Amino acid sequence: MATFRTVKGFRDFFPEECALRNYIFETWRSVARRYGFVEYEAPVVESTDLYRKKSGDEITSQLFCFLDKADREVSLRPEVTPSLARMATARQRDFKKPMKWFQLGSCFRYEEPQEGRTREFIQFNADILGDASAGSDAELIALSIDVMLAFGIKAEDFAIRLSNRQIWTQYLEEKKVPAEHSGTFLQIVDKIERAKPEETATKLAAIGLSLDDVRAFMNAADENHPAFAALRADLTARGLWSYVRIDAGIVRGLAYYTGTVFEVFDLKHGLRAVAGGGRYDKLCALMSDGGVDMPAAGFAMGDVVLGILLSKTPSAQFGITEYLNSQCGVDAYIVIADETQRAHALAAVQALRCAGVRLDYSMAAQKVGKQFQAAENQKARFAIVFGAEYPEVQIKNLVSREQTVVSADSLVSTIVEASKRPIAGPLLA
RNA sequence: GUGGUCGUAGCUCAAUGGUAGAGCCCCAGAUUGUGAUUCUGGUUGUUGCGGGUUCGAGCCCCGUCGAUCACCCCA
Repeated sequence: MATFRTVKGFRDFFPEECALRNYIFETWRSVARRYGFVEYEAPVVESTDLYRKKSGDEITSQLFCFLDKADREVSLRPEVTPSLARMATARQRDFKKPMKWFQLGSCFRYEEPQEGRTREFIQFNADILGDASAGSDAELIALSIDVMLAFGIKAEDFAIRLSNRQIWTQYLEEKKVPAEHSGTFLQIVDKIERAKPEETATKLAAIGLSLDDVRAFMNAADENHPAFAALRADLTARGLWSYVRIDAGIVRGLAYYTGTVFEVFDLKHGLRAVAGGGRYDKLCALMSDGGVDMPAAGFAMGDVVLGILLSKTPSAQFGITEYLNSQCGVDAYIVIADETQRAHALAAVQALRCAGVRLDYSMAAQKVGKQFQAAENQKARFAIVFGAEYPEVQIKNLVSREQTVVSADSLVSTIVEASKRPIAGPLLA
């Protein structure tokens, strides 16, 4: 029994899990770059005040916060958007607009772990700063859809839930509800499907609203609502509007978003949202004390729920398998059949690796059978046998089982050439 | 932070309050220059941890840690 375990809510990444993580990273990166986003990174530790400023004091209960050795209040980042706002406002003049930035890295929240929720998770963030148009909202939603498709998750497996905070802002204005109640109201709307109707009605009555009226308004907000017109036209032109479902109940957390809000969610397993985001036009001004008033929108996708969805989605397996196969194993394995030839074999190991061949060998003396088994285990395409016949060496194609003899001098060129040829044997059906 | 369920070998799981087991995995040999199969042998453990009840606890009780589910929250 191991003396030490991972800290609650944290994960080990054993090789197979690490490969899956890297597959997710590479997919996120490649799609973001396809969309013209550039990668940035922010510190994992920030001043606790950075998060208080954005979300208020009660948030510290969900924060991995501590005092450093100089008694500064610092926190592991629970999200990256405040850091992005800090960075972007500090040097926004250095960048042409719109800024299309993405980032991926760990975030930390001190919560009770359960399915789809750990204390450390990895997020992919994509944000567009300096563009207030619906076109950038559409660009972000399109990116989130294409990320899902790139993972092999298909139209029948996921959808975009879309809403717009301004719908509710207008509603509250019409109903003459004071602005200070908007946060409370949005939290009620967020829970309207889960909470007991009587309790919801009581809470709404406290700010002068009725449940029936709110419900009726919610149901009336469909894709023809003017708040979605420009976004709808854009995504329709891309052929992506069919992924979108209007849901006025999507409000996304606190008083952070100002316009479009959306979530990516799965259709078959009832998981937590895979991704979420929206427009937050006032955040940069808030974070810079009014110094930089820059419109912005973005979304974040976590690796945990995504990983669960990938494992439950058959069509996503092909990409994972293909990536894993391309990453693990070696091209060739050197078998040292005669230990007196080890020095010559090591020279060849070095030469082949320098030539770009992925290659392994047994570092300790082993029986030939074991070495061939190791070659097989590492998915090597060729075994190269160094034995008594040196300076001749045998090359065995482990797929076709053909065996040829070459001189040690021509070994590197032979292997490099042979590696370029398609793999013999049965093709995939 | 609150509550339910659960913690036995690296993994999947057995064992009436009475000597801790099986399969898989891993390692070695059969096989001294060729991948499979098979066979043989081997390590598997302070039964999560700490107390308590009992002649005796993997089993019962309390605490604690962890996992999981629900709540809270989900920026």
